[in-house]
Parts: sequence; C-alpha cells; structure tokens
Amino acid sequence: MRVSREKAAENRERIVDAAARLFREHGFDGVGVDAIMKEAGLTHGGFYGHFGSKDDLAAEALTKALLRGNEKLSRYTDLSGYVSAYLSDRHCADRGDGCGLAALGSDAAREGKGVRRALTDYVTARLEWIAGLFKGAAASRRKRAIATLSGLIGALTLARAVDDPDLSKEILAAARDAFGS
Amino acid sequence: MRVSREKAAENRERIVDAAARLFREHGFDGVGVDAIMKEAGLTHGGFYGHFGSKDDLAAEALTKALLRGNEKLSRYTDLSGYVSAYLSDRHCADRGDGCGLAALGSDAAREGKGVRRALTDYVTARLEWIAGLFKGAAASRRKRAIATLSGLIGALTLARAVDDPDLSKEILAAARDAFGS
DNA sequence: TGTACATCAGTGAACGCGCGTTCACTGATGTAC
DNA sequence: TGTACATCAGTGAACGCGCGTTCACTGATGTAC
Repeated sequence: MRVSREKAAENRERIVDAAARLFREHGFDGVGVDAIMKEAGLTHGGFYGHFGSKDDLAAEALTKALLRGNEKLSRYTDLSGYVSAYLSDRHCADRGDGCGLAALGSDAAREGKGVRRALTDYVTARLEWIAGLFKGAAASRRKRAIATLSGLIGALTLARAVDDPDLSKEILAAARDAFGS
Repeated sequence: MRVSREKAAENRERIVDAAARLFREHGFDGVGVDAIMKEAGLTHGGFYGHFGSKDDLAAEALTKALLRGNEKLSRYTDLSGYVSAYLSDRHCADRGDGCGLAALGSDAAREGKGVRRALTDYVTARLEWIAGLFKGAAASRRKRAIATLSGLIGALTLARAVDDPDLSKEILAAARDAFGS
C-alpha cells in the first residue's frame, strides 16, 4: 500500500541506517537485502524503489556510518581523549556502531567504486582533523596524523580479530599509550 | 580415477596454496570451493575427500598464508628493513601473496573458531619476533612491538582501501618514517 | 615377478538453499475538478 | 470542501544463478597371493 512521501523518506533513512549497522557487523557479503529490509521493518520487494542496487546502498551506508563516527568524535578536542575513546573496550566490542574503517577496512579494498570513493573522502577529512590536534609544522602534523590513524585502525582491527580477551585488552592498552600522546 | 598417495598429498597442498592466495585476494566469502579447486587444477567434487568443510580449509589456508609471510620476513634482522619491506609499494599491490593480517584483518573477526585461533597464534608469535628487534626492557619492547604491528597493519589496510594512488603512497611513506625507527 | 582383486582419489551431475533482482498487484496518498 | 481518479510506496511470489555439499561412478593404484 502507498505511504506518505514523508513516511517514505523516513523509511529510506531507516534502510540506510540498518545497512550501516549490519554491514559493519557482518561485512558487505555477510548481509543480504532481505535482512536489511527486515531490520528496517519492511519487505525486500520495496528495496529497488529506493536504491539501484545493493552496491549503491553499500556506498551510501558506508558514507553514513563514517559520518556518524565523525559526529561522535567531534566532541574531542585533545588527542588523548580521542585515542582513549577510539581504543576503548566499548568501541572494540561494538562493531556495528563503531568506526567503519576498522570494521570494513580489508573488505573495502575489494569493493566497487562507490564504496572506495566514500572511504577515501572520509580518510582525507579525518586526517586533516587529526592533524589539527597536533602542534608544529604542517608537514610534521600531517605525518603524525597518518601514523596515528594507521595505529588506531590497526590496533582496533587486531584487538577484534584476536581470539584471546587478555591479548585483546593488552593490544588496546599498549596502543593507547603509544598513540595517545 | 585414482591417483598415487604422493600425488594426492601434493594435490591437497595445491588446494591449500590456491585457497591461501584467493582468500587473501577476494576474502573468505568472495571465493567459492569451485574456484579454489579449479585454481588447483581439480574439480570441485573431490574437495570433501581432503577437507571437512570450507571453514576447515579457511583456517588451514590462513595458517599457511601467515606462516609463508613469516618465512619471507625472517630474512630481516633490523626494524627499518622489515618495515620498509612491509610498507613497500610491492607489498601494497600484491594482496594475494602478502600479509594475511592486513588482507583479511576485518574479515577474520567475523569468522569461526579455527580461523581466529590461527590468527591469534600468529599474532602472538609475530609480536615476540618484533619485540626482539627492539632494545631495552622487555615490557617496553613488548609495547613498542604492539604499536609497530598495529601501525603496519593499519597503514597497509588504509593504503589498499583508499581510491587515490597519491594518498596511498603518502600513507605508506609516512608510516615507514614513523614506524621504521 | 605376475595376476586378480580391493581400494579409494578424483569426476561430474545433482541436491537444497539463499542470494540479488524483477514484477504484477494492492490500496492509501496525492491531485484535479 | 467534497468527490473521482491517477499515482506510486510497499507487498510477496517468482526468476535465474551460484553457493556448499552429497553421491554414484570411474579407473588407476595398492595389495594379497
């Protein structure tokens, strides 16, 4: 049955939100259109009224996941606060609502143009933001931003991949120390 | 038709090798049993004579991919040589024959017990090896090893995921500087 | 060493299943008068 | 403002396809004598 334009726009947003979470939790290949639509409270048939393909949704969902992460961290104005939050046990445990780079980093390299473009734009913006937390010459701040972002993503990826909770905690703690100052 | 025991063992090894490469290139979900067997020069029906399931092969293939990476880097005895090789343009371009942690890091967290166990054992061993490249107290060497491994994996993952070759090269260069000494 | 037979690695057709995508249909919404 | 009709967001069955897995079969290998 037809639905008001307002309600339809709201539904579209719910689909993107559901996808942003499910993709981060299970990977692009680990979640189907059916599961996404069900999560959004709809049936799968209506999907193609909103999106051209699953790939199109993937790009849009990743963009949204990354932007949402940005909003969260814009509260921080100092490096150690940001690093502590990024490498917290909470963020490590909550893949579905956390950083899209860490959740989908190695998947993204194998995805299509839309996904990689979204990721590239985000990395560019985030590097500039992190560089702003450092002092010193621009070139040096830029290099430190790259090293920091690399360290954060790598440490979170490792801590999540590893099977041993103690090792996981140790990785997070050591990385907080190394990159937080 | 039957094949000699020697030849059968050789075939099994070729299957694992093919899987190790294809999984790193396309992810665990991006490659089917059929493609792996074809790559090994066999037909898919014989697969279950060698392995209990695709998951079983995944764990074994990851183990082999990681061990092979270990052999390659055991040539290096100094940090900067190792880091330069790890963050080289060549390694960045050759996902199928490179580090399994960077190629499958965010996928592995979503995989089964066997895969995660294999990865954990490898991370443990590699951290000890990297710690041996540093000087100083054991606890400090351990922390530096964790920060270094995190930085390497994160930088390689980012450089591969990003859509812009210049940004990719810049990430590798900055990380070589930051983690190579 | 040679022969007869059992074994079993590999083949290829077939299975059930879930995937991404399409489509005829429904019925509430939006619009023209 | 009220009525009649066109629009179109969402539904659910259906599609072709490729997946992981199974199985009857083949024929060279391994073994018993």
